[in-house]
Order: sequence, then C-alpha cells, then structure tokens
Amino acid sequence: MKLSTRGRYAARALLDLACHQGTAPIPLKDVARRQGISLYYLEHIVMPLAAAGVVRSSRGASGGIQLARPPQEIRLSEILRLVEGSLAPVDCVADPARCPRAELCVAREVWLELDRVINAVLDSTTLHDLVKRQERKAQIEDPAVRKDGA
Amino acid sequence: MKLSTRGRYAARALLDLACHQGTAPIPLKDVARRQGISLYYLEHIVMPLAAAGVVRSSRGASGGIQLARPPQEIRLSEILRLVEGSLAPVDCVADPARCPRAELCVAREVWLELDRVINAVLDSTTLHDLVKRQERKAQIEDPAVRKDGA
DNA sequence: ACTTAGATGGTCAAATTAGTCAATATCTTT
DNA sequence: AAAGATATTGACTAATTTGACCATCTAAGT
Repeated sequence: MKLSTRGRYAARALLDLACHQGTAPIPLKDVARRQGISLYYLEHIVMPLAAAGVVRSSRGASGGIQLARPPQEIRLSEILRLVEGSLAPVDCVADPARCPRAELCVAREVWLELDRVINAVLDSTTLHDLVKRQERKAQIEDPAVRKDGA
Repeated sequence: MKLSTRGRYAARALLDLACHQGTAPIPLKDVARRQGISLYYLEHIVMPLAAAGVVRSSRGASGGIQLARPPQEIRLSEILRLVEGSLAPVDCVADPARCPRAELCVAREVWLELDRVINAVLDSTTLHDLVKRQERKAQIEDPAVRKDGA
C-alpha cells in the first residue's frame, strides 16, 4: 500500500511549480534542484503530466514548464493517477474481470470501500489547497515569508 | 498504491479458515487448493500471522492451522499490517525522520489524512463481518447454502 | 547564422520486490 | 516406527522501480 516515489515526486514538483508560478516557464532543472529529485527521473515523471495537459512545456532557451491550469483546478488525485496509473488498491476494483472470484468475493467489497475513501481524500485536495497550507506553515515556521517549497 | 498479493492472499486465507472453522485444524494445503494460492507462498504468508498469534498451528498428522481468536476479534487491518508491513501510504507518515523535509512538507499532511481513512476502513472490518457478508452473498447467489469461501 | 538552454524520447542498468520452488528439519498422531 | 503435517531457510526468476545518459529537436538571443 505504498505510494511510489513517482507519485510523491510528481506532487512535490507540481507544488513547487505552483509556488513559483509567474509568467515565465520554469526549467525542470530548477525544480529538480529545489526538490532534491534526479533531473533525469523528473523528466520522465513530467511527461504524462504534459501529455494530459496538466502542465505546459516550452522548449528552447528560457523554456521550461508551467501549470496549464490554475492550481485550484488541479486535483491531487489527477496527478497521482497520471503518474502512478490507477489508484485502486487492488486491480479487481477497477476491472472485476481481473479476478475469477470477483462475483462472490467479499474481500472485493472492502477493497471498493477502501478505494472510495482514498479517492475522496485525493479528489478533495487541489494544488491550491497545498499552496495555502504551505504558506501558512512557512509563516509559523519563520515569519520572514519564504515561498521556496523546500 | 497497490495492495500486494501477500495481503490479498492473507485475507482470503483467513476468511477461508473462518468459514471452515471447526474443532480440528485445517491443513494449509486445503486452504491453498480452495483459494488457488501456491502452497509454498502461503506458508510464508502464514508465518507472521502465527508468530503474532492470529492463527495457531499444529504440526504433525491431522495438523494444520486454526484461527487463534474468534473472527470478530480479528481486524483486517491487523492481518494486512502483519503480512505487508506498515499500511502507511508513505514512509514519512509513520516515521518523520525518513524525510528531511517532513517538517515543512505539506504533502505529508495529505498522506497523514490518507493514512487515517485507510486505517478507519480496515480497522472497522473484522473477519466476522466478512463471513457474514459471504453467507449473505452465497444465499442470494444460490439458495443452497455453501460455505466454501470460493 | 550561431550558440546556448532546455524539453523530448529513447535506451540502459542497478536495485528492489514479488512470487515461486525446493530441501530439510521437526513435530505429532496413529 | 511411519506418515502426515508445519517450520525454516535459501535460492531462483521475473517484474517493477528508480535513476543515469544521450542524441535530437526547438526556441531565444546575439
């Protein structure tokens, strides 16, 4: 029941983007450095997010990536699903045909419930929520405002 | 965010035990056959459950394993934790020291919430609940009562 | 036109994990 | 003593995860 680093890195990277959002795109390199993520790995993680239109990328000098939508419209569940694949704790949740016992299986009913609550949490959290929390937290930690997602 | 087969098999195996519970211990071989699980693998899975006193095993002829406690006192969360290790979606949930950013990390707050709801579901489900659901389901499926956990 | 910065997309490799199989030891009933 | 069962350990294979590297394409600035 672990979230892989893909999901965690994706979440942190997008939060970093959200915190540093301006008009100019942000080089992946900067995000990788600030978040302590391998640039090479991050490149792969970002790909599905760009393909799905969560981030917009621009190549070339002074290129980089940006959020393609306002942070309040980007749900954590969407990010994780894109980089991790289905969030279902067991395959039979999404596709009953994966298990020949699916019809009679009572365990599956529990897995469905589990899936429901997991999605409830992740659907209800947007990037914007995270940014707000971040700012509040930084205030408490250090009254001199810091926005570096560190 | 997948539950591994260890967890799923453990749940199914114990449910099988609960359904077939009598006075005599049940050979692992029978459970493995009924549930379609490799016997060798099941042996590994059962070990931590025996060590933790969830099942009681008896060797020798007409030996096997039995639930060590009544089904209503065995929670799904306990089973899964024993065979899968921590259920926390991210390591930093159980142990903040795992991540140097834990203090400031707002993602962690979401992971904590996620952990909470996951545990809520799995803590509130006992083997007895599953057995009841199973019987109800079997009734609907086929009025001739079947108790073989299939 | 040239240079530089940066994404794109692909390959490769190391490390870890999942799942399976087997051999042997040890215990218990008959 | 024999037979039936779990206990323990180790080895093996395959898949997945994580990460490194690079050749190529693209855009910006000079």
